[in-house]
Amino acid sequence: MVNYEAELDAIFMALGHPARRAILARLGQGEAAVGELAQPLDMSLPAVTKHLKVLERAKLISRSKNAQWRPCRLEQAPLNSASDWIADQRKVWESRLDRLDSYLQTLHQNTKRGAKK
Amino acid sequence: MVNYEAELDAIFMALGHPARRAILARLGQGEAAVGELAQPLDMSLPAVTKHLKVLERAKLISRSKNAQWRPCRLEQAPLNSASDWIADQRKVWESRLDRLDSYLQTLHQNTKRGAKK
DNA sequence: TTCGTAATTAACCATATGGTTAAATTAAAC
DNA sequence: GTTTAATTTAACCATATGGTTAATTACGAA
Repeated sequence: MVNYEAELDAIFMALGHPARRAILARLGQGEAAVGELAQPLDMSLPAVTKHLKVLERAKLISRSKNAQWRPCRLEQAPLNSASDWIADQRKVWESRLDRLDSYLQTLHQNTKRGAKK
Repeated sequence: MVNYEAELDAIFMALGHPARRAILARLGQGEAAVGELAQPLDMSLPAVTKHLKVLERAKLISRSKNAQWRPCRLEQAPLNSASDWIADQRKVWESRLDRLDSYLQTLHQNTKRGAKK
């Protein structure tokens, strides 16, 4: 197992702002330039540029050049890391609940047994 | 569909710090008090208290009382919201990739057809 | 070469994060 | 009732976020 801590920090932090999730959702439909991403966002272009930098740092997007446009596109790997972390977390949590459940069932059996005696 | 934007902000933001993910991982094994959570964390107790507040705000944990201890326990719902968001995002992204793929295949077919002519 | 468009950088500001130490709280235990 | 242990609150600090407007860069078109 590798230590993805710092990557996960950047990824989850990047996902923690509605504008950035909106940008990712838009990019799910395909590449877009900054102006297009900015349009539904009720903030200035420089603000959008900053959000894009955060997404880029988390490697959630990558960028290219086309004349005076700098189109953005989605990168899927970091989202996979994020959901992997959550899935791992849930795995531990659920196996613990299973153990707790079987423990409670055992308890219950013993209670019934005890009651019969 | 409901607007969970603010909840997602708090959840993803909370997941964006290694100490908080470590706390959640520990709580996956079962309840723990603050001192126990703090032990592996190389920071002061007040710092841990602050992280716990962030996790509580995101409803990722809940707390109770037991004498002078305030045990924490994991709550699973917010992690579900988080992975649901990622899953939805991936769904859109992948269906787009599928459409792109079939488009490219069509292109390829037409190219072969064109070559035959 | 000048003009217009897309985007970024610079400079600034307010608030939030993430940490510290010292003091206060809370509740058991003696 | 004093002491001790667990935790929180208060006060402080440095840096990061998230936004603004104004200036600058990069590029195509006229």
